[in-house]
Amino acid sequence: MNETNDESFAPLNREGAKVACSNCNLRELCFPIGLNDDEMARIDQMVTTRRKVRRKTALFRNGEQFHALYAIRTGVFKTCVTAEDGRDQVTGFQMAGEIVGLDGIVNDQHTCDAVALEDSEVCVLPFDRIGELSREVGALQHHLHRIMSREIVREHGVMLLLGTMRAEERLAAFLLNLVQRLQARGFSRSELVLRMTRQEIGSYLGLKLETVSRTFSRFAEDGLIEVQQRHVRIRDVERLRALLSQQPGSTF
Amino acid sequence: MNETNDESFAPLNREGAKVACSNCNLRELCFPIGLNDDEMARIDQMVTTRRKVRRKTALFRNGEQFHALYAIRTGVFKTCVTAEDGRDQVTGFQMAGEIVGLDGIVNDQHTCDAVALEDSEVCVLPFDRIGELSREVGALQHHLHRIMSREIVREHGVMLLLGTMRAEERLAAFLLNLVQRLQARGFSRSELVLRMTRQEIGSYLGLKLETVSRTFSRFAEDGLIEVQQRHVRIRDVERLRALLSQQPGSTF
DNA sequence: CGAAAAGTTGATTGTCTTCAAAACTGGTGG
DNA sequence: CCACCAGTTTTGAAGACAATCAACTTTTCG
Repeated sequence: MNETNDESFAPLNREGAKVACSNCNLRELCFPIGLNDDEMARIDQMVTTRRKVRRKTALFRNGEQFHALYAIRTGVFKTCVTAEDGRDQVTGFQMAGEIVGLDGIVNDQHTCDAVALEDSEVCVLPFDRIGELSREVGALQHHLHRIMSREIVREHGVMLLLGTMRAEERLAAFLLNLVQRLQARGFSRSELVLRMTRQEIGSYLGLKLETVSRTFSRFAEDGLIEVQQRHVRIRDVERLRALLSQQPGSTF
Repeated sequence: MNETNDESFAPLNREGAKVACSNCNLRELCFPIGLNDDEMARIDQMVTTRRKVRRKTALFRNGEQFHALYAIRTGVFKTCVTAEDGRDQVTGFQMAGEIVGLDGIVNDQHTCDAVALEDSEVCVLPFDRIGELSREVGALQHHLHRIMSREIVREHGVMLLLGTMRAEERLAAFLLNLVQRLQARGFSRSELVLRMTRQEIGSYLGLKLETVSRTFSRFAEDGLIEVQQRHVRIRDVERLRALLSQQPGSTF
């Protein structure tokens, strides 16, 4: 997009623009609120570098050494795990203000790939610095714990989806989750542009791409949404929500 | 089992036996290794209470206030989440040395139920004490991060299972994971007693209980395992493992 | 512009679910 | 001790949903 000479392999930040969390409009998403000036300054000091990631390139890959978490500034990522036999599963789609890389902590090694779905930019949060700083700033410590806990809870939700829902319910849940997060970032609550393919949506939802496509078409026929490729407009949120609260076998 | 007057509502520890992590044979599982005496003593001080949980009763439930993590000393638990419409999903089975309660951190409120599958006992780890102590003991801080990260990675594996595997593969993965964890605790690597029902296994694996039962029977017919109710004996680990590395459509 | 990638749609197949009945288990009380 | 009951498990037959296979269209991008 607005990229000039971008070398996606040279991670470190250029661009004279100050890397400062204190000025960042995403700071409510990345960091705890109510920090004093001193604490904020120390966080600014921790986050010294940014990194641009081109569409379809990886921020990190399975097997790579872990040394930092990443806060997404702009763009969208997918994370996906791969089994020995090659099948893979998209474990999430992440957008501005969200943190990726938590999987790498346990063994100092990433266990999934994080791939940009559009040209993106992240803030690099060196993990040893986070450790040091959170020992001194209690609010940061707790915030880190909350971020990890939130990820665990999110994954519980995905497990519920994968374990109990039918195709229509899965796609409805997916769309509703997506617009909800977009709305929280100031975008429309009814219109969205999907940054991922049918295949990727299917992988996330445990469905084949044909099923995703068919389900989109059915939703459109039923007047729930309008679909034109990756542009989706939600026409009836209520009925979309209603799809979620229906048991498979319930007849009332 | 060896329970006398047990009131499962009165959580706090009785039993004169000292609650001391420094003596606990699970300490390699719960806590980082290589702590000095002083650090170990402080951890002992943090873990002052134990709690017995009777079979089929909850350690905590969705919606309850969060204030502690729990390290399982003896017994087995299941954790499960429930959707608004009532369906639920078992998100994991936990055994000695494993930690439950991480879901509660993000909103100071538990978001799932933890239910004992047999009479069990846990160590209560008050979360504010963990926070304080991990600010002073770096190894503890890192250990906590690793535990949370490990849970995230484990859930990635479950998502892969739910999203991509067929019934036989799911059950094979489940059994292999179970014996592996039991073996790490000194039990047989071929014989195990399931503490959960077919229904609960099915909920965890995204299958109906009939499918679980049928798949057990098929494994038995094929000579992979012997099944008698909840007693399972693994007769051919290799072929069981081989089930996992087969793509659905692969013909070689 | 042309090739490759992504998406749609139809027909058919396969796997798991649903519904149903029967057998087994473990605990309770007569 | 045995009968009984609820909960659990097994097994069969039929049905539903998503996967697969295939053809075709549309879009994207070098």
